[in-house]
Amino acid sequence: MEEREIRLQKLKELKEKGYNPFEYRFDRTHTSIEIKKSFNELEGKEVKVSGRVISERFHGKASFITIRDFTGNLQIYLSINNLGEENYEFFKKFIDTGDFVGVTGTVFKTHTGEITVDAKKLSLLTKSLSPLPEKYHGIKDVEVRYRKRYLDLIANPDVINIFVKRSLIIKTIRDYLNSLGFIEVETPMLQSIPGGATAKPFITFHNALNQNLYLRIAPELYLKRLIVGGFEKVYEINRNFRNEGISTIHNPEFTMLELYLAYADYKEIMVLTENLLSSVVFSINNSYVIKNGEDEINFEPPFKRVSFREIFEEKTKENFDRFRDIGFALDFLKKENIELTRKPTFKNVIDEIFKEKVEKDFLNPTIVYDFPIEMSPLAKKKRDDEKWVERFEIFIKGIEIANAFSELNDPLDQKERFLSEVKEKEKGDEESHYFDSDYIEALEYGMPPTGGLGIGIDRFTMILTDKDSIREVILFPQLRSKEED
RNA sequence: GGGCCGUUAGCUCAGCCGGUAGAGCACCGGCCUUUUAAGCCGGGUGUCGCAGGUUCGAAUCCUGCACGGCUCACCA
Repeated sequence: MEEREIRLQKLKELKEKGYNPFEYRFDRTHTSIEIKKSFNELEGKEVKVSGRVISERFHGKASFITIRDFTGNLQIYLSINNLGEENYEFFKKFIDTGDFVGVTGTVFKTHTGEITVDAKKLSLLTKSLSPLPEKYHGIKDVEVRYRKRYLDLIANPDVINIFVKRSLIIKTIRDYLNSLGFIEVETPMLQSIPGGATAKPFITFHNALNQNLYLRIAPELYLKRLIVGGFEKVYEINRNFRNEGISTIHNPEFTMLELYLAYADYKEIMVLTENLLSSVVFSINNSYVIKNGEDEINFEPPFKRVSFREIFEEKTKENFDRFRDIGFALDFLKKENIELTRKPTFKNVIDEIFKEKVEKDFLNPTIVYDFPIEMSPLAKKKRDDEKWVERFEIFIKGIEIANAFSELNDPLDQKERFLSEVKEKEKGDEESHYFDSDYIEALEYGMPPTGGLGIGIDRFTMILTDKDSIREVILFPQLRSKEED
């Protein structure tokens, strides 16, 4: 007989005997960790604890079981003397690993020194019908781990810590920004024009409105509308959706922090960003230096700063302006064995070379500032050079973590940039920015000078939890659906 | 989308120069009142990812497909 059927049989018998295998509540007095931390005060006292039975060790007329609650494991001692014959037989007959139980008993320490609850009463709170994964090796099959994250969490307790840490990271960011007077807002996920980034959107349809809507690729244009409306410090931490490839650093839905600060330029945002990142790291990690694989990453501010042009020329050993000659640029690609699958435009070539020759080398947080205007349709031109914009990105361990700029607030300039993006789109560049006339209109009412910032929360969490795949820091990462039988 | 690798019991895995499936844990039965990957005795519970092909015979060889991982491409 299959294990599940055996348990179904027990379930039936329990019901016949008048027990409820799916109880309504249990009033526990302590969690596992509280029992252990307060052992000195609790020794000999009666407590009520509850949790999932994760292992059982039978010794005839006495047994040990280990239960687990969210705070950790706790050993329970069950002896026929203290539990009574009836309750002990009930335990032996009906309690399986995986079940949730409530225990009343006194706290003591075993011969081997383990803090344990000596049970006077044990009751079943929830019957588990499916057997637990193996207790020693856990679940290693990553497909099962992601599809059935609940099993991963049960079998691999360390996984809980990743997500507790993720929660703490986000909380710390919120606390930091709130303390500076930032207001958290929520802007539309469903947008009629997907803007604020260059990416392919998901398209959906609203029946009542009888129109297409797009899942947002960024909240940027809405947050800047709020700056027009009078907000001076706003942020949003929420999901973006991009209909693009999946990889160890890309999930179709991912979490982004975007913030906007009125009257600031990108230099001020630079300082804000390095203070934010480094103080989050310090408060989570108790040190600016974190271990990451074989490497150590040092978040102590100030971060290294290097201009796009400077690092580009250093790595390519060529004058940047020569790449404006597309012939030269393509020769360079050929010489360096870099494949370009996109259209051979200045923007794409530069982007490709940056990715191949520059980006991958950064380990410690590095600020790359002043980008070519062609790559940045929403950023303000440099005050002394129209070919460049006031924008910076922060790279950590070869991964882009942050992107920021002095926000373009000249509606006429913004209109021109949109128009040139539209031209690219008409030429077949699917990732070009959409034209958003309502946003232009908003800018025409006047947006004060503003600095903006985006931080990829998942990627930042990867760095802080020492994980190489974004799927390890997203509870339910996107996988292809499996045909159900 | 390309390349490489993987998919066998509930879990972790072995078996793969073709001969009809195995271990540990889990589970079931028995013994055991301080164990903790408890122990001792007994028990194998399976659509070998799916579909074809080759063969007397396929978990094993071949082809296709599905799902996953890594990687390249794409892309914040």
